[in-house]
Amino acid sequence: MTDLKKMTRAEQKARRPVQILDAAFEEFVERGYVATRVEDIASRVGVTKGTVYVYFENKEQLFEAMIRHISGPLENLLASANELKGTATERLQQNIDLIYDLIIRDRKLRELMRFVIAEGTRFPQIVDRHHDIFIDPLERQMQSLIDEGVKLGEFRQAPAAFCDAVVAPAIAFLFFKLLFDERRTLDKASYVKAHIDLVLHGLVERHPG
Amino acid sequence: MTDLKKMTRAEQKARRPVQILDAAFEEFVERGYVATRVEDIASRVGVTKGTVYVYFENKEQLFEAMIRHISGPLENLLASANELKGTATERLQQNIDLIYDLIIRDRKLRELMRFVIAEGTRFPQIVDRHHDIFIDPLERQMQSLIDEGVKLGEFRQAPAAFCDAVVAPAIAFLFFKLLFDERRTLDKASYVKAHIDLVLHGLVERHPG
Amino acid sequence: MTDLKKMTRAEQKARRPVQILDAAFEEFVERGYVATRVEDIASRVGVTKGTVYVYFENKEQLFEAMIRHISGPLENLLASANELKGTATERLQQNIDLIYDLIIRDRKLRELMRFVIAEGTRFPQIVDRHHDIFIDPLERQMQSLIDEGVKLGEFRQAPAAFCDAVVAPAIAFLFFKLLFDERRTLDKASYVKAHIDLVLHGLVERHPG
Amino acid sequence: MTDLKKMTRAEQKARRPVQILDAAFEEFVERGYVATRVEDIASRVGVTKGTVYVYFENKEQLFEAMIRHISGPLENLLASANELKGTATERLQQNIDLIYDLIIRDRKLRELMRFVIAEGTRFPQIVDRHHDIFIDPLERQMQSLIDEGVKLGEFRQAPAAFCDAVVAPAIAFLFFKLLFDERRTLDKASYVKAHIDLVLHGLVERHPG
DNA sequence: GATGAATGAGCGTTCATTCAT
DNA sequence: TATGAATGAACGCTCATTCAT
Repeated sequence: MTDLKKMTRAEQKARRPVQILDAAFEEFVERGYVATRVEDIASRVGVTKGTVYVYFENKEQLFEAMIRHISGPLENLLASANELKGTATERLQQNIDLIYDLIIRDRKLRELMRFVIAEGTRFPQIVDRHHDIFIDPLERQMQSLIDEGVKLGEFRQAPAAFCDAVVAPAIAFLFFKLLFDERRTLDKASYVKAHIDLVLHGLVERHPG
Repeated sequence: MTDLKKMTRAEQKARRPVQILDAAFEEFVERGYVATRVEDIASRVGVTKGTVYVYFENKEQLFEAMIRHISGPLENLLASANELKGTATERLQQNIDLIYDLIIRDRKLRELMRFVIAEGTRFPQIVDRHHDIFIDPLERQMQSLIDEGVKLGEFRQAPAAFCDAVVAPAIAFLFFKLLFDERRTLDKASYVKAHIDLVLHGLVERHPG
Repeated sequence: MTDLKKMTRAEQKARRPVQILDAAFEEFVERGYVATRVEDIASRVGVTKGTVYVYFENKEQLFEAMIRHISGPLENLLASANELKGTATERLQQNIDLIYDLIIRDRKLRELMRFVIAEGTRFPQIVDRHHDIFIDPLERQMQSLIDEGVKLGEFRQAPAAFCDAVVAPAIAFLFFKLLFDERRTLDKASYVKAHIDLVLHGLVERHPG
Repeated sequence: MTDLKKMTRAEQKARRPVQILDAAFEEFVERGYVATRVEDIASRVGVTKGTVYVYFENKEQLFEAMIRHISGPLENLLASANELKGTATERLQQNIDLIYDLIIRDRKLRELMRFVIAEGTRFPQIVDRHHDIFIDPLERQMQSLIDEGVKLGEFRQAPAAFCDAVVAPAIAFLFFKLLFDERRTLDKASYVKAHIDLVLHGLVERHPG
């Protein structure tokens, strides 16, 4: 029992940095880098100012650590997409679905985007990082899906940058959610449906023959 | 010559507020609301701190005035699109082209988006304002273009929210430009081409007959 | 008619300094020297800041001029007391009455006292001035009245500083009025009656024989 | 010795608020509320600006706390007067003596009066507070002394508000001390003597028989 | 490790004062 | 004489950071 308690206490301590990073995330999201007070982060964890400085050099490095903390788990974000089965069309649909799920489920992913835009000037690394771990994989994956579809004869030969256009509605959706989430409701289902429908069929009437 | 000087003097005075608003725009873009110093705005204009307070109550109202200043001209942004000629397809293409031109030409439009994301919590009005003067008109216009195309038999009947998906790549483009503009190059031409191609034809191979 | 108007206009201008001094009095009373803004004084007159500086070197000298302006008329404050008729006792009573009338009627006299207390450290001259034009004459006059009464056999021989004690209730009344006027009501009639009664008879029961 | 040091350290901390309040008193007395700089209060204690804000919300609340700090001890000011012995006349004399002692000894009491006059508009509470803890008790006590004297047949039946007049010279003395203390000398002994003499005997010659 | 008192640089804001018109 | 735009010194207040405990 003593062991258990010690363990727990030790664990508690081991968790401190993570607790602080989580608290930092919430505060930085709410107020932005400059307006966030180290003290508010601390009291969210239930410790005092000084404690934050035990674990982090300063506010700047705390912010950067927080960015790494929330963006680390994103690295394998799209892993599940590799296991999709079915025709290229089916996999494309499923993949788009997965992306929306991800966007809706993962608040950290969304807020990371806010940081990129709001603090990108102050912390240029996060701009690149975000591109490398999210935007780029997203497009690569979509591109390879398209390529497969073309190879399989399901998709027509698409022009360069086509995958950008294919992915774009999801990215726009992410921004809408970021922007208007708490002020307007977004109908995910019909948005996704429209997206997939557009991607698959375009707008022009097909004239048989 | 006396006239010129008098003009210049009087004009100088009349221009002060606008000068300050322009300077404020640049500083707020660069550093965000909180980190921007009123003094820096002033010295960008070539005056001292106190002068800013001759024209604006405080930093907050200066920011809000700046938002109004840059978003006012946006109100007729999409007016030119109403004069498009040709088939629905042609007009759709031209309209998309116009949107990209706008996005590329109008830095203030782009940076407004940054403010919406970065300062939306602090200044909730700008979130709604931006939706009302940009997002909403954009979608309405696209929707009516689509409706016409459907009526003319050029476009197929599209599901609800389709216009969101049609517009989305342009919005994503805006964000990319905002995010990566100075760090990566975006190939506008091929992006637009892909966008239009997607919208018109979708991705699925058309099987004749 | 032109003359009249010109006169009037000229008079207006001649009055400017006085207008400003009157306005200054009100503002300084309301907020004290430091917290009063020159601009508020100006707008009370209906002119702008700069105009005040046409007539007065700076805020400090404006304040001093204002003090002179309101305390000048006080110099003959007690003149009327010299014309009192009747027995010493009657004149003493009348004099005390006059003092209370003065205190109640002359707001400037009262507020001058506030300046002396509130700004005496900043403007030491007004302390002396106030003593010289108000406190001192008040006591001298009372002393000479007492002396006459003694000489006439109406008053008993009083100890030194007796006149201080005789005058004191009126001075205390002034302070009460200054302090509590707008928050409590002071019953002047009974206060004066008690004052005169005290001065004439004291408190000890007189045992005949 | 370790104890001493520990004590000193801990005590130092506990004393900070009081040190600051005492320093604030001196500064506010010297310059008035508006002209006093928080930094001057701080350096009087030997700390920096920021430290003051560790203990007090802002300048306004510091001032109010200072008023409470100096006026709290005044609440039992007149307690000792309740233990006076002797005839009513003797007790009246002793009480008057006590009041002057109080006025002369207690600088804070005197300066509180200055705050009431100088800052009463800005801080209306202190006007009432001062009335409640000083003026009112003073008069009540004097009134009950007079009532006893009357009952005992030592004093004659006095008109209403008589106690005001009886107390007034002491209050006027307080103001004189406040006003002229450092510029003129007040002869307390003869002032008190005259006061008591006036109160007991009045001015009118007593005609035997 | 944790605390929180203390620091001090920094910024928003005010306002007396000046001066060109 | 009157204006009011502009100045700049000053001050209230905040907060990241330090350090003795």
